[in-house]
Amino acid sequence: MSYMNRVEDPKRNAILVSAFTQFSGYGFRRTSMEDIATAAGVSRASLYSYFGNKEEIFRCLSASIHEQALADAEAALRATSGKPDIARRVEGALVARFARLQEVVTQSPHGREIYDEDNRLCGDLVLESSARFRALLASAMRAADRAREINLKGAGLSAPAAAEVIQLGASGLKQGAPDVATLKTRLRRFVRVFFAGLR
Amino acid sequence: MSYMNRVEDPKRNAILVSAFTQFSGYGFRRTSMEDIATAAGVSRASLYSYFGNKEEIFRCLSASIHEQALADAEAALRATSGKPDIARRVEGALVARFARLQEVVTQSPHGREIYDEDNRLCGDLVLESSARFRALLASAMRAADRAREINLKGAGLSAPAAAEVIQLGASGLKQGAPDVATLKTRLRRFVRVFFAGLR
DNA sequence: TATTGACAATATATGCGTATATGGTCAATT
DNA sequence: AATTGACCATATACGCATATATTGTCAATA
Repeated sequence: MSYMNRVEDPKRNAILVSAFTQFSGYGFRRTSMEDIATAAGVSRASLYSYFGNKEEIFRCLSASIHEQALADAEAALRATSGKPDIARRVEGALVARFARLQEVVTQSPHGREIYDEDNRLCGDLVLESSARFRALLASAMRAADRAREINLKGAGLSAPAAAEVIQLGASGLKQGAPDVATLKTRLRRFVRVFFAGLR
Repeated sequence: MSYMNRVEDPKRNAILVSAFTQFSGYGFRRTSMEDIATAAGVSRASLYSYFGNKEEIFRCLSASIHEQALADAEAALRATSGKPDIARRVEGALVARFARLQEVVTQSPHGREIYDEDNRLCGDLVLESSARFRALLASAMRAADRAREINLKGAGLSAPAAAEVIQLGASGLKQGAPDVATLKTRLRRFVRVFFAGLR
């Protein structure tokens, strides 16, 4: 049954896209299955061929967004074109992880709740995504340390500790950012100085 | 009239102390003037000799806490005993500004709302305090730059830009901190590396 | 003169019935 | 096999009335 279809199912994806616009515009509560179905151009009943219920749509949407952000972040950390140094790669990962989401949050009324770690429906997904991102960062820091790109020992930091400070510090830079450009500027400044301190 | 008494008025202060315990324990809405009066050992009516109304108590409480934190932060930035370098002084300021408040937030159910910048009652005070703290940081950074303790130009940063990144980055370190000790550790790591990058 | 009990106006909580909206299911249809 | 209209149970929105709680004021008091 479609329920088990692979992620690339175009119809299932169309539903998620419609759900995203509705949820981010009106929030979970104020969005009805009818709204999602209409936006996706299908009947309400057929939504249940692809998802178990409304909450599952929300969770799958949240999971899908986080997966995309994580994949982009991982790609940034692995990037080789232009031979970016560790600071550039981490900056790219932070942009992938934070700047993208920030855009949704600042430009849609209820975009925030999709990424809210206190949200009953997807809080666990947000936390898991956050933990995985930190692990990616830690791994990249460890590799850079081995490659002598940075000197963790000299700074008295373990790779996980450095990753934690980078992730949380970068997260704080979102506060009060009027637009994505501002956030990117802050991220660049933060990363530049921080990695200069890890030489 | 007492209404205009100076801040040191012990009775007025006792009311603020009681209000703090009640507000941080039950929140503004669920705290009644009766609760505050009882906790302060006075009649409800006499509260109105010291404050115009319930909202004013809340605002004065918020303002008082922020003033204290700012005063402590400023003292840390001016500290001379032990000849602390700029990194140590900033670390002290961040602890004064964030770690103190964090303790209240983590240990009381509704402590957060007193520092919530989205709070209708005190949001303006929180933002103002935040701006003043950033100004203090910027001033200290500027002074350290002139004294050649740090090299802002080399990092491509203005003093306000550096202060912004420090304040917001440090603020992010609060996330998910189970206790104040954890936050302090993160702050120390952050400040150490960041200022090493400003050499 | 600082403090307070008592008072009036307002705000909040609760219950109830009804109308509407929504979620989830399933047999019928294409 | 995918899709859907129709169905039912539940949830939410609304109006309204009543009871209780709370706020802010003021004249009386100690």
